[in-house]
Amino acid sequence: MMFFSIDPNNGVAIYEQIVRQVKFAIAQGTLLPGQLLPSVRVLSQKLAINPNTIARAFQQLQADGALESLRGRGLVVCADATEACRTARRSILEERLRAVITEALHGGLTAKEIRRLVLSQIDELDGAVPTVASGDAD
Amino acid sequence: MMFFSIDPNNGVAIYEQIVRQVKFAIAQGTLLPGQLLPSVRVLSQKLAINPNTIARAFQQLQADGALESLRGRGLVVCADATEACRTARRSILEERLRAVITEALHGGLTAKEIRRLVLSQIDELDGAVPTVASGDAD
Amino acid sequence: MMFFSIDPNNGVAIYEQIVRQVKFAIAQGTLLPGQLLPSVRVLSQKLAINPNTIARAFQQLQADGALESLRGRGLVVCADATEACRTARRSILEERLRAVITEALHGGLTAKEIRRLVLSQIDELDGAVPTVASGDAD
Amino acid sequence: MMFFSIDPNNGVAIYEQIVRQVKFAIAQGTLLPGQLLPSVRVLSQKLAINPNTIARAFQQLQADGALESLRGRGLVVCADATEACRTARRSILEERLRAVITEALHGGLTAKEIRRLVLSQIDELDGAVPTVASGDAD
DNA sequence: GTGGTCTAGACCACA
DNA sequence: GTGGTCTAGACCACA
Repeated sequence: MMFFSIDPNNGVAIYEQIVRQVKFAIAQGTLLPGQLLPSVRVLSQKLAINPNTIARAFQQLQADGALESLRGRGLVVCADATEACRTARRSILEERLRAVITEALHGGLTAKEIRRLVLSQIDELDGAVPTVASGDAD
Repeated sequence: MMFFSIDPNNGVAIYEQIVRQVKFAIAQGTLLPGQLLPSVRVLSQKLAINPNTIARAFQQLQADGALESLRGRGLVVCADATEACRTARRSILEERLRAVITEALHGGLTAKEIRRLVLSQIDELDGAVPTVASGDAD
Repeated sequence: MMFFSIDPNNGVAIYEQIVRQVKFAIAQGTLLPGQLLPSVRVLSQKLAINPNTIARAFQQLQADGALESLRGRGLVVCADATEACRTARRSILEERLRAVITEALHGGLTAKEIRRLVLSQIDELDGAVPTVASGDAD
Repeated sequence: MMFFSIDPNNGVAIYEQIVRQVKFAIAQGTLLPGQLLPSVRVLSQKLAINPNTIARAFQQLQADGALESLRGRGLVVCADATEACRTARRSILEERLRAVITEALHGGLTAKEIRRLVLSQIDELDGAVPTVASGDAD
């Protein structure tokens, strides 16, 4: 199973966090083309999040071409999703980074100060966060 | 005049964007203690944002001890706001950076890849963004 | 249900009256930690006050650490709010009493006269005012 | 000259504080019938308050029958004002006391607790506040 | 002119 | 259903 971590208070809407994390899981191969996703009900219970919210994320993922519905069976990763999600992942991260860095520069920090801040954050977080989620039970 | 750039669709509430940008301006000395802020009405017109939204940001800034009200005259930067806003700025940026980096690590990027991404973004953006707003239009 | 009495013309802002009365209710245990508050819409209708005004009071109460939001469900009393609200209640009342007594002394009344006035008012009002609101209508 | 103490943040409007304090001064004989009040300009400067606000208080005092205008000379205390202001003073104070005590009872304090609170406040404030203002220069 | 408060009504994410 | 945010427009005290 994939690895989800939802933070209800980080500004990003919950359904959007799910969308991104599914795309990221596809991008890194944790979810492979053709693979069946856990049902709305199961995921809802697992994440302690309302099923409507999960369903909305899944709709978005279908609209984005990452998932497709197999009638009666559920949602599977699209055949060509891996590459697309890699691209999506990169642009999502770039956009967010750009926003923070812009805000920092705009707020009077120098490039040097920002670099220092970022590098110390990366060091701090790397190792603390599992980089690949591998078969974490269901 | 101060430098504001509001994006109504970036997920952060407009009033919150204003709060942050005012704090950042105080942190970097663009707004000095005792200095009068542009009035709610003026700012409202300039940013094309409803006066109530501006007022809400200003109330928040008063609650946070960054601004104080001079009856009938307007709002001024508190005497001791500069240092507090520097601290606030740092923790706001750290928190946002932490979120993005965590998301990236979680999404399967290595610390090295993230580092590369960040450094290239900084290089790209630095120079393009004015670090101090000095008499920018109007 | 809690007991509210709002007077739109008593000088104190409506939202501030709500803030105080909620804190008082928490202080005296009419509202217990974890308990769900009546919704903005319900309270708005009950008190014949605009929902935004209620919402503003609730936001203030959250900022003050008395309430916290359960997404999509409503607002509940914080676990540690009771004691804090007791303290808040005392200082609110002390401040108001101080103001009246100062005004009275300033206006030429002696301490003795004020004492007499206060004691007779207390006697008069005590008994007329329910000290604990228990299931009052609706 | 009479003794004024204005607190811009005590909830009562400034002009209303002035109205009350003039009435109180008349009630206690600090201002006698026929006596000329300081001009708007003088008072404005003395209290560091905008002349409009003073003027508004004086209008109110005329409407209430406490002051009358002597064309070309200024405002004087009405002949029959002393007694009326005594009555007004008592009812103003009673009303404010009633409000605080009601709020306290409503908030779950017992009559006994309130009595204790009030008496300690009176003791604390009596002596600290000049009860009669006597010729405090111009 | 200034900010502070209130109403009325809309749209959004979430349960 | 829940709260959170935003717009539009009114009235008030004060300078």
